[in-house]
Amino acid sequence: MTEPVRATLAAVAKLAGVSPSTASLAFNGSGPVAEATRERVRQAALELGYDGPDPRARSLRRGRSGIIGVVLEEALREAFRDPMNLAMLDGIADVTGAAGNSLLLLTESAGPGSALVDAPIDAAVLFGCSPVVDDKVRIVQKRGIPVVAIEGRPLPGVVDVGLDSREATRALAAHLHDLGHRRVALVTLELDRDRHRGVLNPARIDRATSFTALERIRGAQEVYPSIGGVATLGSTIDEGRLAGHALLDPGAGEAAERPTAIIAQSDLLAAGVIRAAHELGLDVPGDLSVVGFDGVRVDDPLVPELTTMVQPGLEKGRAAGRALVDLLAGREARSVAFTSAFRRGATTARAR
Amino acid sequence: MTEPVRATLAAVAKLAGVSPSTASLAFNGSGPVAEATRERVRQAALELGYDGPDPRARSLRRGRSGIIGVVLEEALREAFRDPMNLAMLDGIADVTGAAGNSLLLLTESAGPGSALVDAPIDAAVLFGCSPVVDDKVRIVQKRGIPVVAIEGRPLPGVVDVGLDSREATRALAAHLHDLGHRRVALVTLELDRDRHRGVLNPARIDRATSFTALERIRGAQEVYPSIGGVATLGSTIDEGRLAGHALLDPGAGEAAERPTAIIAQSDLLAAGVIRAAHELGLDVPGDLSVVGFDGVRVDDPLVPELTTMVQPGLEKGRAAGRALVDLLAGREARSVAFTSAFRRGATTARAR
DNA sequence: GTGCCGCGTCGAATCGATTCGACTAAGGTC
DNA sequence: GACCTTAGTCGAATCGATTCGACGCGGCAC
Repeated sequence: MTEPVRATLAAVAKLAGVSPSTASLAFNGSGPVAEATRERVRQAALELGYDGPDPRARSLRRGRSGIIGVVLEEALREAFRDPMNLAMLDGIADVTGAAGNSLLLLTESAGPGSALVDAPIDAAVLFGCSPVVDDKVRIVQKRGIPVVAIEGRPLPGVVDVGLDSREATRALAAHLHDLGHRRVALVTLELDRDRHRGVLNPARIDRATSFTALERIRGAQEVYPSIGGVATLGSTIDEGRLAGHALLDPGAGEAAERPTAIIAQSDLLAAGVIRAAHELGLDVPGDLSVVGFDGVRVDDPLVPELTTMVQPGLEKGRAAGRALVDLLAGREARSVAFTSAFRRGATTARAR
Repeated sequence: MTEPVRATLAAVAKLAGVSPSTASLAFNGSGPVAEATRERVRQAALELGYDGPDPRARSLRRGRSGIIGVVLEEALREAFRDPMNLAMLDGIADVTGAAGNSLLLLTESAGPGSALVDAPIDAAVLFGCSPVVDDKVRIVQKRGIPVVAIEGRPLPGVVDVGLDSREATRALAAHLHDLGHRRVALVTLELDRDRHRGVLNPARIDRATSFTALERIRGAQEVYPSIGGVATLGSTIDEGRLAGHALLDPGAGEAAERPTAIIAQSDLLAAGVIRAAHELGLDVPGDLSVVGFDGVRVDDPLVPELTTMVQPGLEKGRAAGRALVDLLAGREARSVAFTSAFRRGATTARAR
């Protein structure tokens, strides 16, 4: 198993009797090369088993690696359990893949070491990142690497692909208010990286770092200024179910205290809440109205079509991808904001 | 916005009044450097806004990029919809991430162009890849890049992380046979990249390229040599549902023709089949027994606990990760085969 | 016949760091 | 005091390709 010394372009050139420069031209066809020469180089390459330039060397010289970093804050399993994230990732892959780029998965934590700062990436896209990665982002930017954020806190020099989270949540809250609901509770996405569930209170909200969760809280507060609720660890049906139980089954609580409507910050959470309601013998929307967010298909026959805000996940991803491609090509890219569409499902009804 | 020429190590060295070599040593601490010198270099770096070596140059020199390619054949959205794939990916990320590697997503199609052959990867892991990528894998291997396959067809020089798909399916089939089932049908994973659903027949099976699907078919054939069924487009509940309808509701078919048991090649498919059965008014397991494969939690209250073979997805991923890390360190790595465990759920019963 | 043009090829610089061997000076040993 | 070691630093080669400017040569125009 002795490695027979991997062939280099120089070796091919020598065998073909041309200079390395010519061989290079012959290979990537970017210059005027006589057909005979090209053929000779091809032959030599074949003979030496050379199939294409070393990507490392090429990327040093060209200053491009063809790789875009996808920066996530969670473990992959969590980030990709949410179909909305998958849709966005897919949108990004669509556009950037067509432009010849691949995606590098980077899960950033706090702390000093970091794959982000010394990964050979040409650009980066942040997936709902909180401030813990800000300094690393700054380092990356200083390298001249364009950065696009999806629903990030506005950051200087970062192109943002946004969503009307706040206004959309306000609309949902207004819908509930119109239906006569006055005791309404929130079930939020994770607020920060503490990984703590818990009751929502002003102090907790102050410490929150997740931009999207905060925006959606604020939207709800515009209609219900003193709204409370619980924070979850992320967008899953299970978390929603736990939250649902926490809100609907408060031990010896009187029924009069129970919320008549719940604003869940994602459809998966909403589905979990509805399941919890079922388990407690509550009818949705008879006893409890529930709204979600996202507009993903929840694969659960017990969950009727949700009243929710439908957001264009794939399109958001594509927009991020376009921004990345534009920036890489030296073109301008502007932040864009997508809007979600209200969809009235079968999970909200007039308050009793 | 004029780029002030990104700082290089050489510039830092000059400012600090040392040679580039010393500066390099001072940075990655791999040689004897006087504390004073180190500090001077640090200061200079700070002054110039230099934060770490260019990953491209470093990777050329070192011959390592710290990147492992994850080769998938499907669009991301499809590959990651299956929780089993996510679990494996997570296992890989666990182990390789701890060793300082990141994962590059590569979706390979047939055809000449390919991100795989000129991505700066140190190693690659194949996710259930069919022969269409074989030639590209060979090119990559020739570069001296180690390759690990998860449930791949045995390929020379490729370390395999396998599963007892065939034997496990045989066990499931035997279980059904023991229960007295004689009319049994298969619902398979996708057989190849044709993207065609369809009735399973010998010709179709002959053309199939998906190793795992084939193995599981063969396992079933050991008990039911002439078993038929339908092929799906992949492991989703929806595909299972379609397949279920195709098998259980064959137009004006007599009930006597209907299978009394179905072997689904994944739990998601099984869940879909069960849902189809419900829709047709069939009781599971009363009228129909269904077995799955994988042992993932299906989040559907209508689907009881499945009779299935539980396979260790996360562990398989970790094993693949370990193999990659070992190979990168120049150590040996041997193929491993995992076994799945029979779990009797509530979806199989004695044939009427 | 001279001059100009352009195709095809080549040399050499460059991308930015790492690393090995060599060299210097200081400290320690007998 | 001669000799040896070792810490600290430096020069130069190297990784493998890309690219720019130059150059030779043949053809064409005048």
